[in-house]
Amino acid sequence: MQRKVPQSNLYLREEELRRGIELLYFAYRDFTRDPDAILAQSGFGRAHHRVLYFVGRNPGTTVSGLLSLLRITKQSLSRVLGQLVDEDYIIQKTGAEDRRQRLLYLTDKGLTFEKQLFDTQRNRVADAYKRAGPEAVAGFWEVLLNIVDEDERAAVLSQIEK
Amino acid sequence: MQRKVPQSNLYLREEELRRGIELLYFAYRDFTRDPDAILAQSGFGRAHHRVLYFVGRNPGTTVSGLLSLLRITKQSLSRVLGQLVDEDYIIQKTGAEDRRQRLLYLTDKGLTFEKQLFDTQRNRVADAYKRAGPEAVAGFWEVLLNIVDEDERAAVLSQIEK
DNA sequence: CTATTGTGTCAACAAAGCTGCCATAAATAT
DNA sequence: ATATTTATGGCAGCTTTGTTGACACAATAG
Repeated sequence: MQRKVPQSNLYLREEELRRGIELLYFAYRDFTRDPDAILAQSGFGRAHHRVLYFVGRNPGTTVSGLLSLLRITKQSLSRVLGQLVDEDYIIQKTGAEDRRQRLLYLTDKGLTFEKQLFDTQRNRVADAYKRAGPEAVAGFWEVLLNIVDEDERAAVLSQIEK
Repeated sequence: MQRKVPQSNLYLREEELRRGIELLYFAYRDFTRDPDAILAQSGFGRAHHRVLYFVGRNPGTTVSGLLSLLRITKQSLSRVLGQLVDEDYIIQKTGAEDRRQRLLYLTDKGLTFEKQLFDTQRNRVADAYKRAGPEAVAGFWEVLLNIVDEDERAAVLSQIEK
C-alpha cells in the first residue's frame, strides 16, 4: 500500500480534513470492537473497560483522579466502579495520609481480565504500527496529541509518558 | 514541541502501544466535545451527528447504506433518522429504480446545521494538522487506516476517497 | 470551630445501543 | 397469475452509560 502524502499545504483543504475526521471515526469504531465483545460476555460494558484500564495503569489512584482523567460524572463512575468492586476486580484501600480517599487497585482477577482486554487492542495497534512503520507512528502520535484540547495536553502527556 | 520518533522497532514495545491506545482514547474524547455541545442545545446527540454527517457526505444514500457504514442496528438508526426527518433536517425520496428504497438527503436546514457541526471539528483537525505538519498527517492517516478491521479497509477507503 | 474536600448514595432522566416481531414492496418461482 | 421469498424499514421494549441535583458523612485545612 503506497502512503498518501499531502502536497504543500493542500493537506489543509476540506477533503483532507474530512479524511482525518472519517478515519478517526472508523478507526475508533473498530478499535473498541474486540474488547466490547469480551466485556459483553461478563456483563460489562466499555465504561468498565476504561476503569479497569486506567486503574491498572495508575495503581493507587483515587476516585477523583479517575474522574478528571475520564471526564465523566461521579455517578456514572461510581455505578461502574461499584460493580467492579463487588465482583472483585478492583479493591479499595483507605488512604494512609488522607483517610477519606479510597485508593484503587486491580485484584489478581482484575489484572488477568484487564490483560485479556488489553491484548486484543495491543495486537490491533501493533499490527497497524508494523504496517505503517515508525515514521508514520510518530506522525500518528503527533496529530492525535494536537487533537486533544490544548489545556488538556499537559495532563495527557504526563499520563502517556508515565 | 519536538516530535517523539520511535527508534528501530522499539516502537512495538508495550510502552509505545499503550501510548497509541491512550492517545486514541483522549483524542476521541475531545474530538467529540465541541459538536456534542452544539447538538445538546438542539436536543440531539452524537448519533444524530453521524447520520447528518454521512448523509451530507453521501447524498441519496439508503438506510441500509448508512447501516453498513455506521455498523449499528436498524432500530438504533431509525429512531435517530426519524427525528431528523420529523424536524426537517433530512428528506426521504422514494428510489426511482427500486421503489422500496428511501433515498436520503439533507434539507437546507440540515445542510446549515451540519456545516455548523463540521466547522468545529474542521477547526480542531486543521489546527492539529498545522502543528504537526504534512508528514505527520500522512502517518496519522496510515496508522488509522490500519487500525480499521482488515476486511473493512476497502469500504473505508472508498468512503474517504470519494 | 467552621469551611472545604473526598467520597458515597438516592432518585429521576436521557441518549443510543440492542433483540424480536411485524408490515410492505419488489423480485422470483411455480 | 398466484404464491413465496427477499429486501427494506418500522414499532415496542430492554440495557448501558451518560447526565443533574440533593444530601450525608468523615476527615482535613484554615
